[in-house]
Amino acid sequence: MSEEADAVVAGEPPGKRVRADAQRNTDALLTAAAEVFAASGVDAPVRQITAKAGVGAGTLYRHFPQRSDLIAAVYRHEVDACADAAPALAAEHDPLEALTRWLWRFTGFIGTKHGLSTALHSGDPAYAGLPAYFQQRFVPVLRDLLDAAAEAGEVRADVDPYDLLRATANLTRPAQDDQGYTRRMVTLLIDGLRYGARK
Amino acid sequence: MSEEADAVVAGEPPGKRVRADAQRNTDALLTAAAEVFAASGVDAPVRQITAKAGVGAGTLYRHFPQRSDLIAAVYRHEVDACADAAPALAAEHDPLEALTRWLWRFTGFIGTKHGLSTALHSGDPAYAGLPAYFQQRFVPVLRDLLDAAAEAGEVRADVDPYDLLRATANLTRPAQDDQGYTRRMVTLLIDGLRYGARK
DNA sequence: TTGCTAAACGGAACACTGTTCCGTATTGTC
DNA sequence: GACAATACGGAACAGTGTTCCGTTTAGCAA
Repeated sequence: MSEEADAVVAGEPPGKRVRADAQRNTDALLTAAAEVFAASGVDAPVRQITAKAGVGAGTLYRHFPQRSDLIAAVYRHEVDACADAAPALAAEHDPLEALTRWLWRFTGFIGTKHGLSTALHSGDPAYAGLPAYFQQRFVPVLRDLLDAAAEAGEVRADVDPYDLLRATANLTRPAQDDQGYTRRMVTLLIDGLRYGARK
Repeated sequence: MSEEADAVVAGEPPGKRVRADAQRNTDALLTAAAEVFAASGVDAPVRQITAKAGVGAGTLYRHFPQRSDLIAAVYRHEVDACADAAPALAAEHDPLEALTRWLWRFTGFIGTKHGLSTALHSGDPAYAGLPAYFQQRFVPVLRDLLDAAAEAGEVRADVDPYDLLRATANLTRPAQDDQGYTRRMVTLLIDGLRYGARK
């Protein structure tokens, strides 16, 4: 799900192959937009994005007719990247460490979302499915991490993944520019989880 | 406090009299901006405001060098208007009715604040004093209304005005375009206040 | 390999912003 | 009524988002 290019409308059954240059440019735009959004927020000038992607304005508008399409695509892309990081962490570290590291990773994701929450509430239909997507991708991932840690006796077993997700996101918002603070708070949260574990 | 024009920086002890035309234009701009902001949000085009005020762009920028100055001035103006409405209501109606009507009036104030809350969190120093001003003007007003209603035995006496203010504002936000909903909810809130009153 | 066509490209051009500047008009005073 | 000082308005500038179309390229077939 996280692989393959995000097509404009994300679904064209007729086997029309996507041209290689089109694919390349879509990717370049997504990457460039992600960087620019992180640095300057989602209201950053379009030309800044096209310049960084080495692409003309026309190209951007062909792939993403509305600005909101680009934003939504970038968001999906980053949700995927963050969610997909979990299995690797779970394989490399013991359950508690994997959980901790993934939550840190998640705070990084949230921290780059300047102005996105505002855009999300703008009523633009392009964003309609985004919160659901967010939940749909992250909740199972976090549930797995939590279950593994609980099974290892590292944390309590009665924590709802969605609650923890929201709590972490809220913890991060006021201090998106202070890594240290966020880490301390997330660590505290995890210490809270450990309280009452059987180990 | 609600009278007299909001000077640019709101305080020039040296008795430099303000020219009558300047005063007139400042007022016209404030009125026009309030209408435009209510209709199109605080990001509405400047020319729309100057046109409605029958004024040139230069005039706007002389009185309000930063856009945020205009927004802040409009906001103060409306806070004043809303707060000043209370004494009249208290004189015309019995305490409970006055309280109810003023809260409705207050929801009207909140409902027109499209995008203002976003602007407020932008970190612009021009907005720094606004939340405090909000509280400073509204809390005493609401406290008086509550006290009067409590003294008449219409509502409980243990409600914090600031809490009620926040609750009402939060109640209103999700349905700024549905008068009916907001009124029902505010009425419910007031019924809650009445519960346990001595009458 | 070469030729051909549909697809995609890029950037100039357009429309619409916020903001500045300055010649002109108005106000208040002597 | 004359004259500074002040304020006015709108043209001009700079920086956006978006469209358009002549040019280039990828992919395919001979």
